[in-house]
Amino acid sequence: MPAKGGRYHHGDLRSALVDAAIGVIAERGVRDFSMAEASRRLGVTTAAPYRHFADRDELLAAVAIRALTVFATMLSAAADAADTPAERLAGMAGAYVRFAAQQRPLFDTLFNSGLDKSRHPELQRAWEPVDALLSTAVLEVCDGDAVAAEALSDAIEASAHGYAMLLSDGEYGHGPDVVSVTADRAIASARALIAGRRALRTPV
Amino acid sequence: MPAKGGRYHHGDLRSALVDAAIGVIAERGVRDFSMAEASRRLGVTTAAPYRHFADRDELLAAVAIRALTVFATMLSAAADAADTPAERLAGMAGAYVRFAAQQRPLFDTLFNSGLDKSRHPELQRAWEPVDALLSTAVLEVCDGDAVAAEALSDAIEASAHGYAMLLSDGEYGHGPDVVSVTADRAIASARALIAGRRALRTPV
DNA sequence: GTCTATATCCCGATAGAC
DNA sequence: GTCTATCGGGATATAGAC
Repeated sequence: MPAKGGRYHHGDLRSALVDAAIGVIAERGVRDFSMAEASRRLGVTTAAPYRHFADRDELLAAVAIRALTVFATMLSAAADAADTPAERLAGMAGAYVRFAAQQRPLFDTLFNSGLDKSRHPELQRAWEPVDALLSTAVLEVCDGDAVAAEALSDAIEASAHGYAMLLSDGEYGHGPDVVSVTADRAIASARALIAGRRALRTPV
Repeated sequence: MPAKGGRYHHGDLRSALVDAAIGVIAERGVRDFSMAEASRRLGVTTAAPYRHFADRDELLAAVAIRALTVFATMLSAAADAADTPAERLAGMAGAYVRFAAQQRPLFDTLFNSGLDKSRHPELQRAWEPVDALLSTAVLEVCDGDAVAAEALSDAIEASAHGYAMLLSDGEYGHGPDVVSVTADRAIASARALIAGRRALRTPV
């Protein structure tokens, strides 16, 4: 990081821009993120970013890619902390919610930026580790039944995503323990979905 | 509705603006909605809307209020079509998803506009019918246990919301039957959540 | 690889005439 | 209640100098 009058000589402006973008998103939200503001924070011209990113969306995609490495790390840690397949899934649901709360700008970039995944192949590839974590965990629970696994995977993902979104939207308020309460509820819901599906024998 | 060169003389510009706004949102998304564009579509000046709405957010809030009447109608119809409390809840989960798919601009205005509910008391009041539908249905299932009811209510809402958001984001693709499949999955998840909670006796 | 400068565009909101 | 006109602000993106 350069001092006041400092310049970026090497390729580190690229990664500095990603950092700055995260800061801007944290303070103004993804939808109000702008290249110009990110540039201003680094003390470079609004033209500088265009040497490293074709346009605004490409910078956002770079932020999203960084977000996915953090997301995957949190999910993976939660999975490792449990010892049964079902508890691994439940733990990941909790981690999903905590990620949304603790890494709000990253979560928003992933899910509220309006980024078109299909237009950014690198971003699409960056999802693979996350997808893999979830699908292997769910396959264990379903004993290899791929059809049931997909439905259960979607169910737990949707539940965790819903809790995360509503929490992030302030629907549950902003108290000090809202995050852990919501994470616990996501965990409980994951358990209930697993148990409930067994009880109902509902493959869909 | 006026003819080409027509003017709005009465108070009907207000409701015409709401209609136009929905059109703009449908085509450009909530985040790219602008007063100016809505005005243009009606053939009025960009200054005209400010006689009826203090600012952009107030127009969006008016759209949100209209959205809630449609939302409540769909939820209510789904609830009436079922005959057990549990099935009423499941049906509402399905309606939640169908609302997101069939009324995309309205759904986006409610959940992706960045509108601050607490700043618009009328909007807050407009939520009450929807909240009432959900909470009475869930209380029936929980036999009056208010604590369990709140947790179950949040669980089903989060699940339906997650399905709706991910569907709306194109996460499930855009085939012709994606909507009904996703709605069915939301219904199945609601059933599983109810059954699973009973099996696990998880009040949280 | 960054800077200066600029072209272009769009938006929100207001003032005052009619 | 709408119009004309306009102020002020911010954004994306490009051209050319260094």
